Amino acid sequence: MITVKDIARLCNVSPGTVSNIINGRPNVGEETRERVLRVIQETGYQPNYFASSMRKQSSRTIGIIVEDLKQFTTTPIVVTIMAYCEEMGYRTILLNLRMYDRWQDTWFQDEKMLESALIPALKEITAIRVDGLIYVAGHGRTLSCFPEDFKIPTVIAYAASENDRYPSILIDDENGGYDMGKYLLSKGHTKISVIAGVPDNMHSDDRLAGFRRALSEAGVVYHPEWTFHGTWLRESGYLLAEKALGTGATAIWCMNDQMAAGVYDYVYESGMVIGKDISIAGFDNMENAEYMYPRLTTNGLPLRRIGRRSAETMIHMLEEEGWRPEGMRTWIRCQMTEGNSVADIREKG
Amino acid sequence: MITVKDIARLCNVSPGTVSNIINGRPNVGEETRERVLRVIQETGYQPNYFASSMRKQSSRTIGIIVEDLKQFTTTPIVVTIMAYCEEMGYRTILLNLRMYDRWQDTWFQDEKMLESALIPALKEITAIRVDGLIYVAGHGRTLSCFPEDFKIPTVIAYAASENDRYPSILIDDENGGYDMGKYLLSKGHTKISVIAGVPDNMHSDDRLAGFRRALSEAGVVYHPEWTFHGTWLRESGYLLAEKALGTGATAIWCMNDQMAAGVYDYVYESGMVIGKDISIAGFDNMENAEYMYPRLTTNGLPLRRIGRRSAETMIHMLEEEGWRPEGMRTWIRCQMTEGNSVADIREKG
DNA sequence: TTGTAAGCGTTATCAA
DNA sequence: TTGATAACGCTTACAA
Repeated sequence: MITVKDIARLCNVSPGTVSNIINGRPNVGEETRERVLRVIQETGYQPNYFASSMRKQSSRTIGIIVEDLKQFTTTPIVVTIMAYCEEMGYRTILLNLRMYDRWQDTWFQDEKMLESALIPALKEITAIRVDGLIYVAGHGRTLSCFPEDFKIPTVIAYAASENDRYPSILIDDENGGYDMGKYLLSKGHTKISVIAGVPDNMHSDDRLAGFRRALSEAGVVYHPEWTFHGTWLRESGYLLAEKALGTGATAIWCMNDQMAAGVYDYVYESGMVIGKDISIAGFDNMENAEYMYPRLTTNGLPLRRIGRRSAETMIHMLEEEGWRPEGMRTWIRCQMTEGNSVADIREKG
Repeated sequence: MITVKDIARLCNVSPGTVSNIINGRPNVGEETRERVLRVIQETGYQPNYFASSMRKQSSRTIGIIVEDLKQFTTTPIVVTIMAYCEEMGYRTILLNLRMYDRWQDTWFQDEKMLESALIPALKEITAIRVDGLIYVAGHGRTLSCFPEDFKIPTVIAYAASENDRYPSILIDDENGGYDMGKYLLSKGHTKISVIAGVPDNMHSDDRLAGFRRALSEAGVVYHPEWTFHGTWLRESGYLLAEKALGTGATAIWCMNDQMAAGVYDYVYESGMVIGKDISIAGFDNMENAEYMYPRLTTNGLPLRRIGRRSAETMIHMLEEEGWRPEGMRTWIRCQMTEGNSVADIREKG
C-alpha cells in the first residue's frame, strides 16, 4: 500500500510537504504543489484514514445508530442525515441495532432489551471516536436508558430522552391529530370512531389529545367509548373494525396506515364501499397508502425533515462550541395527504 | 480520553501487557488479567479503533456501497449483510451513492453517472482500508464501470460486473419468469399479455426468456405482439393496460408490482373485477403487494438470501486466502407468492 | 518554501 | 510472565 513517504520520495520532497499539500495549506510552492498532485493522481494514492484521524484527533465522522433499519420510518431519516452530512464534509457510519430481529414486536415496551443492544453499540461508537452521534429511534417514546455520562455530542431523532441532556427532534403528534380532526370535521363527520395505537404510547396519546382539541374547538362532543386501542398492526385494525363500525360512526380514523389497511380488509368483506358508505383515514402516509384502493387519506410523517433537522442540529453543535437548540425538544409538523377514502357528507346547498 | 497508558499506570503494568489482555493473548498471569480487566471495566476504557486498526493493518471492517438506500430492494439486502457480518465479528460501514437523488430515474441506463459517484466512493472505501467491499446495486444489470485494478476483495450483489473478476450474486430472473409462466398456465391461462420492463434490460429479458420457456414446454404458442414494454413505473402500467386488455388476454403479467398497480388502477376505472373478469400478476413481491386489493399474486425477490450469500461469499474470501465461489455468478431463485388476483379458469370436471 | 522530528494510541517483537 | 522499544502512516511545530 502506497504512503506519503512513497509520494515524497517520488517527488523528491519531504513527507511533511506532501501532507501540507493534501491538506491544502498555503505554505507550498506552486510548482511543487502541481508536481505532487500529479503524482498523487497517477498513483491513485489515498491517505490512510486511520493514521490521519488518529493524528488529527478528529475523524469528521458522525455515527448514526438506528433501532431498526427495517422500520419504514428509519430509512428516509437516515438517507437525509447522510446526504446533509456529506454535503457538509462529514462521513457517516451506521450501526443497526436490529431490534425487530432480536425481539420482534416487544422491544419498544421494555427498555431492558434496548439497553442490552445499546450499550455495546455506544462502546463501538466510542471506540470509533466519532465526532457526534445521531440516534434514530424506531418508535416515538421517552427513552430512559440513555446513559447520563455519555461524552459524545448526541442528537436523538424520532424519540426523546428522559433527561433533557440531548436535543431531540420529534413528530408533532399533537398537531397531527389536530389536523386530522379538523379535516374530518371539514368533511362533515362528527361521529368518528378512533382506532388508536397501544395505550400510554407517546404517538397514541398525543394524537388523541390533538384530535380532541379539534373536536372541542368545533364544539363537537368526544365520545371515549368510540375509541379503541389496537397494536399498530394490520390484523389489529381488522379485529377492531367491527367494533368501530358498531358505534354507528360515519368515519373511522386509524392512528396508522397499517391498521387502516386492516379496516379496509374488514370493510371489503362486508361489502360496504370505502369513501362512500364509510370513511376511513390513517396516519403516517407510508408508501403502501398509495397502493390501497381507494387511495387512503392520511397524515404524513415528516421523516425527511426530521432527518434534516437532526443533522443540522448535530453539525451546528459540532461547529459552534457549546451551541444548543433553543428548546431541547423540537417538534416537526405532519402533512395531510388527501386520498379518496373519506366521503364529503356535508349537507349540500 | 483514557488510553492504554492510563490503564497500565493504574494497574502498575506495562502498556504491552494491557494490550495482550485486551486481545486475549494467553501469555498473561491470571491475577494480572483480572486486575486489569476490572480497571478497564471501571474506567469504561475503549481501545482507540484508529490506532489499533493502523497498527494491526486490518480493520475487520467490511464496506457496503449501495446505489440507493431508497430502492426497496436494497434495505433487506443490507440488513442481512450487516447481521451476518456482525455475527462473524466484522464491522460494516455503509456508503450510499444516492443515485435517485442525483439523477432520478435515468441513472441505471448510463454508466457515466454511476461512475462519477462511484469513483469517489471507492476512494473513500480505500482510505478507510476496509478488508472487503460488498457493492449492492439498485437495478440488476451488467456493470461496466467497475475498475479493473481495484485492489480490495469485492462482491457484487444484485448485479454483475462486465469483467468476471468479482463474484456476483444475482436474482434468478430466468427461472423467475419460468415459474410465473408455469403458474399462470396451471390456472388455465394460455392467452397472456406481458407488460415487460424496459427493453434490453437484464431483468426484463431474462424473465421473458423464462416465461417463453414455460409456454414452449407446455406447447403454448408465444405471441410477441401481446408483449409491451413499460418503464417499471406504475404510470406505465396504467398506460399500457388498455393495450394489454385489447389483446383479448385472460391474464396480464406485469414484470414488477408497481406496473401491476398501474394496471389495477386502470381496471378499477373500467369496472372489471380483478381475479375474476381479468387476472393480473406481478413480480418482486414488494410490501405494497400486500396492500393491493385483491392481494397481488407475484414472484418474490429473494433479497435476504442475496444479502446472506453475498456476505458469506465475502467473508469466505477473506478468511480463506485465494478462495473463490465455484462460478463467479450465483443466481438465487425467486419464490412465488399467491394472492387473489389470478382466476382459475380451467374447465371444471 | 521546505525539511526534520516528535508524537497520536496501539500492537508486535524481543529481551529480561 | 512481564517490560522496553520500535513501528504503523500521518500531521504539525519548529528549524533551516
